[in-house]
Amino acid sequence: MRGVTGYHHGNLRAALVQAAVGLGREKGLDGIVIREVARRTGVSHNAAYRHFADRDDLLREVARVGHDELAETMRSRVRRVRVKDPVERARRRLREVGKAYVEYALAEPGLFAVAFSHVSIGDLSGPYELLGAALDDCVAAGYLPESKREGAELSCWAGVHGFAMLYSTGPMSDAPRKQRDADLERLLDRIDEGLSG
Amino acid sequence: MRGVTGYHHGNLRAALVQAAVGLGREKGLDGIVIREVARRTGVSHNAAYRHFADRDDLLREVARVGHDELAETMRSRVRRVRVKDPVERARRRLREVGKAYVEYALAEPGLFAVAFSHVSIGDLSGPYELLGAALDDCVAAGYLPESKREGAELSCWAGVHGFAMLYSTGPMSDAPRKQRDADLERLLDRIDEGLSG
DNA sequence: TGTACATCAGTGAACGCGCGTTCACTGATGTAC
DNA sequence: TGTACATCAGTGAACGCGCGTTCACTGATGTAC
Repeated sequence: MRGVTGYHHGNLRAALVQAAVGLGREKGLDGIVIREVARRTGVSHNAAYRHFADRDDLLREVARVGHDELAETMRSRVRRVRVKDPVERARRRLREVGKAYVEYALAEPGLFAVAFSHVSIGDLSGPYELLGAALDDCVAAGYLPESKREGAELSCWAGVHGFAMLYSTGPMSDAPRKQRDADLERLLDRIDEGLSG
Repeated sequence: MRGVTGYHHGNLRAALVQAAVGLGREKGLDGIVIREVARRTGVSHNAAYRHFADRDDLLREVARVGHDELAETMRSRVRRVRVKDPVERARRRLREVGKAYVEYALAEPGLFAVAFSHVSIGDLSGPYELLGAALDDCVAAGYLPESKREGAELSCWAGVHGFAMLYSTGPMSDAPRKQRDADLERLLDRIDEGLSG
């Protein structure tokens, strides 16, 4: 990486994405506007068009950062589970995948929203596959019956996604933290019970 | 209601809300802009300020329409369930509440989004109480144990809300209808199983 | 080693758009006398 | 019954804002000779 001053920036594309991500964190999807991104990068607003076809193109890059951060939050929580019993371990790991999802959505509501706008399932391969792997482990451990494995991603995903929406920007957003945590534990209990044979 | 032509409209407030609702259905939250609402009502754009303090004020009115339609969709589906056995009836009715929620969100994604923006739990009393009543019936019928009744609204709500978001505007929005229906049935199965003793 | 030149990353000005909101105003209505 | 007047629902023009995108341009860089 070259110097950051002078006529040629040296790494403008990356710098623009970084600024856009910052705006996303602070103001969400609508807050990511090319002109402000350029302003924060200290560059004229049309310089961005050397690196991105249009605003949507930049947005896609920001979304990717969101997907990566979400996946990393999941991995980090799953990694922490160290339980001997295979059944308990599989259940706990699945639970932590769910907690990570909600944790990230609540910690980064703006980026989370970007990560889920104009995005199809294929763009979410990281997080989706982590969830799939956790479910596979539940099957391998004998907790989740094969017959319920198909489409199990979606029931789990729907639950935590809905929870995240309701409590981050939605109608439950001013519930006290304590209640929110209790509600999440209950939701994860129900999901866990719904999966068992 | 007086004539709709001439200098004095006669029922402008209602007409503006109606136009705003129409815009909401077609273009969602961001599509509801005062100037277009006025245009569609055939009135100058500042006439709206005789009836609404500002855009947010109008939006609140549109949200109310969304809540009412959602509640009515639920009531209509619940009413149709006529089963003798109290346990089966309670379970089926809860299931229909969930289906109605998803049905409405998918049929009216724009209004649904408005209904859930800048809104707190208190504004959703209609739909929320219908869900609560369905859960109460499950307890009365002996299907849902008392010990799981507390906060049960939220696990159910999270599930169907998440499903609705993923499949209406979210990353699952181009899943074929058939798969979507199957996924919804599976989700409702898991919720049902999660509630049972 | 020196230099002409191609390349392309940046700039500055401008276009066209549409919004929310406010201002001073005018037209229609109904009512007190 | 007739009319002056208060009331308030509408109008039209304007302000200020900020955006995405395009245009013709200039500055820096590296490389072929």
